[in-house]
Amino acid sequence: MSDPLNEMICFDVYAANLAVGRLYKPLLDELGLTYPQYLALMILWEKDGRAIGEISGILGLESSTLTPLIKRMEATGLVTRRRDDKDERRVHVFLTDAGRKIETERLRLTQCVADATGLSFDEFVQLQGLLRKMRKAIQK
Amino acid sequence: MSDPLNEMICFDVYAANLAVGRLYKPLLDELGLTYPQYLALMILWEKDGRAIGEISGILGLESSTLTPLIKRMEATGLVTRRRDDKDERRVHVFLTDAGRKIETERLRLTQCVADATGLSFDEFVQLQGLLRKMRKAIQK
DNA sequence: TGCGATTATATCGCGCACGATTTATTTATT
DNA sequence: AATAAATAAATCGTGCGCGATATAATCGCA
Repeated sequence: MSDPLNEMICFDVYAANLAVGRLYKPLLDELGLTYPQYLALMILWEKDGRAIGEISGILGLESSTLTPLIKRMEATGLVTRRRDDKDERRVHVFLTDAGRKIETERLRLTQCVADATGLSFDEFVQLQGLLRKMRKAIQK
Repeated sequence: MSDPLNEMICFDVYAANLAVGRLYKPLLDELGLTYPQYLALMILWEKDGRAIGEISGILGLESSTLTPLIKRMEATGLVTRRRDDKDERRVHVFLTDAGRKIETERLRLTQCVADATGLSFDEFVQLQGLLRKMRKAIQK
């Protein structure tokens, strides 16, 4: 592989992530959410009542990151936490009505972001494919 | 654009960035560097003595992020800071011998990362192109 | 049954990353 | 020349993200 190009993939991914984060920020501010909190909510919309460990596995975050994040969302009234009856080591996270309600904003956000990326549908799919392939390879 | 696919570009970029960061971490730990510090060093290897504002523009970070980062690198002896003689609002950052020396590890890191991504050269270039296009569009 | 190993979550300290604000300096206007 | 506006860094408070560590519950196996 050519050297200078190669060198910079770290920067491209890094900068792209910051850019996407900045794109979401003003939209999420209105909802009182942060970017990782929004990701966690998406996971819960798909399937409510997941344990911390499940969310951790999907987002690829440690419990040391997720526990405080979920507690902040509990403090703002979006979710509740409850110990598993069978295995009390586990903590399940449940959406409140307020947490479920935010899903109605989802399409609007999606639309804003899709527009701002400036990518065609094909490019979009291609980018996702490459990112996923790379991520899988790294997690070897 | 299709909805569920669309929705998740934020997550793909986010997760890919975390994955790349984790990939670099053990390599950078040996050098006593963090990931953003390494990016800042790369900028300085290319051209030494840049002002905070220049680095800020290239990496897309605020002075509130860069000032402490550079100060930590000064504390570990990799760079020095000096006010501009002509315009004393500016602060220039200069590599020390120790900071320059680390560049000798660059190829090794590059090689490790390139291998771990599991992408062909063509895919690599394609991914960079898409990420850059997206970033430019977002920064509209 | 007992007890060491494993598992799930939580806690702590550090380093980003940001917006809002502050300070110091330079430039523009009158 | 006086002062207003703009600019460059720095400071402050909040929320990730991590490794190391702690705590508690469960499991495995003799």
